[in-house]
Amino acid sequence: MATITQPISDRSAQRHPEAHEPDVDETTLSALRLWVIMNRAQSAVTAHAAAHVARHGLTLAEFGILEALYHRGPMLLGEVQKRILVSSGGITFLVDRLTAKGLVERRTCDSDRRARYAALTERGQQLVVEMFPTHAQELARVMSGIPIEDQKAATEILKAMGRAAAQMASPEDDR
Amino acid sequence: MATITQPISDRSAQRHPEAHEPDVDETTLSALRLWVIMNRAQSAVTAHAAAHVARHGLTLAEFGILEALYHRGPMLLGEVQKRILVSSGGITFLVDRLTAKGLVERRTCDSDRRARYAALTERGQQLVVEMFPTHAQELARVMSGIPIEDQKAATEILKAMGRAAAQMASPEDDR
DNA sequence: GCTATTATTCTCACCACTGAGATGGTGGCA
DNA sequence: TGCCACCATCTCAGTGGTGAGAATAATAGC
Repeated sequence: MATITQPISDRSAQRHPEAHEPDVDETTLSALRLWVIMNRAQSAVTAHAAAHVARHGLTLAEFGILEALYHRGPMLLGEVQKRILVSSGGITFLVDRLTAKGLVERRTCDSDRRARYAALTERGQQLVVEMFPTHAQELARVMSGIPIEDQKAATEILKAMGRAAAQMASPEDDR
Repeated sequence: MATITQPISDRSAQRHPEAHEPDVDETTLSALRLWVIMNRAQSAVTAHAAAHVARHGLTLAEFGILEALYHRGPMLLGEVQKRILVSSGGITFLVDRLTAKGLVERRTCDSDRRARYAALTERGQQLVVEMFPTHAQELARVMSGIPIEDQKAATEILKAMGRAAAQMASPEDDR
């Protein structure tokens, strides 16, 4: 059965003898809680977005590519890859699949013969035009309970968080 | 090659003739931006957490189970499933694998013979004791650039967001 | 020029996880 | 008591990717 993404709210559950209180300082606890809550929120919102694009026969990664190409124009595969956060193998695979669906085409790059552009076909463009407004509205609907100022505040905080996390090396890397 | 999760910062890129400005209202744009930024942040932070647990030969889902069992004591499989957000098949699969690794065991439930508890073995418990502090510290390190008040503010907003999204039906459901 | 290094995409073996349906157990009700 | 809707878990075929390495092209240093 599909995962029903629901918040856990049994603060009433009594403690089991084999349970252990987490023992960390205030700062660490804050990070830990934010991590858990962010995962839950992301998962719950993603479920809606994924259901929406699935009605059009797409995965979120596929739609992400279409949307990126629509809003930025043709891009090198490597650019698309960084933008939608998939692996190098993944971008080849996804563009292959979108090409098979007739939504995307590869174009050669004159200045670098290793590189390929991905670009929307006519049909791909039509599909984005059709899907994007409802996709965006669906997200707006899901977040409609959160005041705009809060959304913007969260966006700024998460932007800083993502940036910091992305450029931070893992502790092992500096040996 | 692995995905390098990095923020995109080419506001300097000039607009391609085939590009299209997104045309949505302020409210929708806010939701859209939060959605994108949240995904990026989640992905970047997750990469660190996943790398950490991978050094101990675990996936994040596996570690999530161990952690939940450690902090709450033995739980029914269904409870664990809801808590770590995997499918029904997934929880069986993950508990199988953790059992094969000798970290978790299944226990019968006296009051309901359909149900099974998952519980940590001695070794599982040792592993959580060993891993949890560094896992938590790693998250704290990754988020160390974000002031605690911001972390807490983001946590509250995202908690409301997750709750709202989780209990919200998809537009198709009410037919 | 020539070699070493780096960048871009592609190939392919692999994998963590999904989800529809099966299995077996429970409990309410006529 | 027997029926049946419901529930928890399990099975298994399928999927949406990952990531190491190959192939090829560009670039830097000499």
